[in-house]
Amino acid sequence: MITQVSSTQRTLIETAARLFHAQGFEATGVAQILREAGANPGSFYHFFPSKRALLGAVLEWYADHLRPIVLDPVERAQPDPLERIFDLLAWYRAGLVESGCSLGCPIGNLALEVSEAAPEVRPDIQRNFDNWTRGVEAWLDAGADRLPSDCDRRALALFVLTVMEGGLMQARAAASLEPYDACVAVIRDYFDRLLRDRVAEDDPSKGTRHDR
Amino acid sequence: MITQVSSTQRTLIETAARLFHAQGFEATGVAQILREAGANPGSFYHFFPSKRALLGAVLEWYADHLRPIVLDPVERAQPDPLERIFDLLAWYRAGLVESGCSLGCPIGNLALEVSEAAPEVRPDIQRNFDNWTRGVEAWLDAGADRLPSDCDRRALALFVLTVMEGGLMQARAAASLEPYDACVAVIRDYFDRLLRDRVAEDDPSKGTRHDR
DNA sequence: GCGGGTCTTGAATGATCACTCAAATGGCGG
DNA sequence: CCGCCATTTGAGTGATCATTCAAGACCCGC
Repeated sequence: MITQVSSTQRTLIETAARLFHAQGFEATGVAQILREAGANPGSFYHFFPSKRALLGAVLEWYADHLRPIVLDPVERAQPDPLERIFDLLAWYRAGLVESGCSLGCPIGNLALEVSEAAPEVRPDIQRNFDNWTRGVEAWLDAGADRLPSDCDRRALALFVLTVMEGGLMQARAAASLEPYDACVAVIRDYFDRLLRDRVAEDDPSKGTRHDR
Repeated sequence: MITQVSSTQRTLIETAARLFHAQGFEATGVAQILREAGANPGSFYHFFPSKRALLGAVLEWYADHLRPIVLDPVERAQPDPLERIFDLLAWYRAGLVESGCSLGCPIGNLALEVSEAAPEVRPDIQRNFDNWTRGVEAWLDAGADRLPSDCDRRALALFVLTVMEGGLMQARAAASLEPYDACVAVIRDYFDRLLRDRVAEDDPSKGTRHDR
């Protein structure tokens, strides 16, 4: 090697992130990570005390990159805060298309796999979900004047994440975009109804009933 | 042993189902299954050519038991077809409570874990989801006269499954029922709006606007 | 140009992995 | 009572698992 321009540690984290995403945590051996990262066991254990510690670093890496890689581009491309939600759903759809419906959300995959096997990283998973949810909730807050005034925006943000994760899961199981698209269409319909009811709320002559 | 009343094969499947659910497929060793099932490797490989074949049998077992264990009891307990959906969501919530938010849907867990690692069982996952979705869709059909007439009931059934799976995932990640409950509250609100709009559709004097 | 810390090398560790197989067992029809 | 076949037994297979460690390479201040 002439110059060591990129740190071995970073390469290990990014290689592991890719492999964990594609194969899962348990199914990925340390040897494979080392091979694909071009590192040796000694280097690995110089930086990380264990494979699980590497998983923690990977989850930290995701938490650090959610905003610059995902949220910021969506915000730059879409001025309408509520429409950003559907752009975000479209962003994950593109990942589904690119991988032939075989890759979902890396955090979601790990969330189900390691919640029992490696409970010490559960807080890292939670932090990733929290970042995501808070990003969406901020968009909902920015569009709050178009939503029903009694709308629970935190619950709605959790709901958007739920629909995305569940939709990705079903698309992978079906090896088809259809379930994902169907779910996005339904949540779009829900938002349409919310917006319509806010209009009626502001102008009662438009007349949607509110029973409670 | 005095009498061999239950078949070894069935015990292996049910033990594996339990362990796969709690720990995941990759994290569960054949040796552990054998230990907890009280069987020997020779017996195992007499019935199953491989660990993956056992996974296939487990998924078949789930497909066979969805109706008698889950759908039938809900249908017996709840006459209102639309309300059955929320009873079903409550049934999964009870599993979450019982396990301290650590166990989700066994099919969902496997769906994310094995879609890459064991693609040959993906159709079995899909069949489980299809059974579930068709059950819910049948309930929606039975309550179709209370839903908007242009309602896509298959998409809505997929959506219900999606919300459940995503809600379970988030509850496990947060180690709390709050995300699940929040998501159920939102989908309840959606159904309320659908029902209200059908009422307005049948009696236009109640006045919900329909823009398109 | 030398000492000292950071990082890399890669062979070696015991444990566990999924899996094999030959021999023993048990029940059942003839 | 025998022979047959499904099932069980459990020691043993090589491969791979995560991890260790002693030794060497590199870089930087002095």
